Amino acid sequence: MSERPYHHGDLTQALISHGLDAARTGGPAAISVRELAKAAGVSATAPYRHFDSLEHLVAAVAQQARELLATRMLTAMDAVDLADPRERAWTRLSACGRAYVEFALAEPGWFATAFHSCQVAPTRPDSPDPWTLLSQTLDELDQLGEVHPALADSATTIAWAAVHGLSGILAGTQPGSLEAEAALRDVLTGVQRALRAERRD
Amino acid sequence: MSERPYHHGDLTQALISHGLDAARTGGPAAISVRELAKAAGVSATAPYRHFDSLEHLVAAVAQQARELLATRMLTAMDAVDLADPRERAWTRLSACGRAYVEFALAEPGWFATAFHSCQVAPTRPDSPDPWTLLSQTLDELDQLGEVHPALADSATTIAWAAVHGLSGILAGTQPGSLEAEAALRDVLTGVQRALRAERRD
DNA sequence: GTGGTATGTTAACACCGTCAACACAGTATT
DNA sequence: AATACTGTGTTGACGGTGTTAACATACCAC
Repeated sequence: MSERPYHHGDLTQALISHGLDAARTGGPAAISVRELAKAAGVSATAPYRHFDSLEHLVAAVAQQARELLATRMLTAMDAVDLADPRERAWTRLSACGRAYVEFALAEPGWFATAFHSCQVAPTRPDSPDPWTLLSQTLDELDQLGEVHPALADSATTIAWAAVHGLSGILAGTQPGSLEAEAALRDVLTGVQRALRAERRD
Repeated sequence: MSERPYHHGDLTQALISHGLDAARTGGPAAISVRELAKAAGVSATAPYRHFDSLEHLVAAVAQQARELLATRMLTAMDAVDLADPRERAWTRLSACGRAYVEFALAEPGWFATAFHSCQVAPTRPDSPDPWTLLSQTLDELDQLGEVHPALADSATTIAWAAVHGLSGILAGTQPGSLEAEAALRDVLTGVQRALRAERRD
């Protein structure tokens, strides 16, 4: 029965994981240096060997929360299986936005943490990131000529703002809510109407 | 030289005002019961005669922050002076959204406080409120037949989500930033494209 | 082996939210 | 007018927090 060794092994990740646990129910404000240290079975000030301050710690938790969100967006997009490339691209965009909002509804604590100090620019450019994911999806549409030419550069901003804003508004509502689902559909069609090239078919 | 009387007079509003001062620079996290009490020249626990908890106190500050925002939106909308009713209504909508985003840029602390625990529903239905303001503006457009019929009920949600989301994304950026201005114009035109009835003129 | 470095520990400080008990002032009741 | 009551402010205390400084332990390189 090995006694716990003096050195933890991977305290950094352990603190972040327990931080995700705490933030899941209580949001970023529930992240506490001392509590995370206790959860990791370590003294109250040990985290300061891995993070400069509480703020840096929650920033690391926020980073991983964003990665969680990006993963869900990615799997939702990959589940789209349609033959027509145009239809497929639009559906992938909707799946992207839908996963975003549903994440905010199902995990409001994580969502609030992810964009707590809202510096959208990812600190780790190699890790999956919601913004670049959305941007890539819109590039697919743009290359198919589906995006209105005047909005090509701003499409990501428009779509992101709509989806992010709806998430913030609905955050805390129960996921099964009918009005939430209706609002989601409204915003998704609104984004489509805003972005699509005006072709008469 | 009258000594400070035993009773403050209007501690409730004094605490909220100092709370607005604190939140302006530090956001909702900067609001502290003890600090506000000290700022009001009163003992540390006196605020508890007026607010049940810190959370109730920041909720009151958030309420007034929302009223500040609503006031700016209102003055921006009232500054629109155009003859053509359709043009006027659309411009009022843009002014509404522009004031919203510019408030978030100019006063990120207040903005973060205003939507801290994002229950959009105003506790005081008689006070000016950003949501109803936007809703009324869209009603003007709808009565002119400018809003696409299929989106009449969801127009407020779409516009609100776009503007609110952009504000959250840009919050913290310096107000004069060119990219912020560009993003704002993009989103405003995107909202207009999403909402307007498709008439060919 | 020895020194250096990374990591973990203890003790302490200042601050915070909150409660209980008490003190003062104005207001209503008799 | 005297009294009781209610609203408001005060003091003191408790447990919790972030953070620093000084010290201890384990690993790693030479």
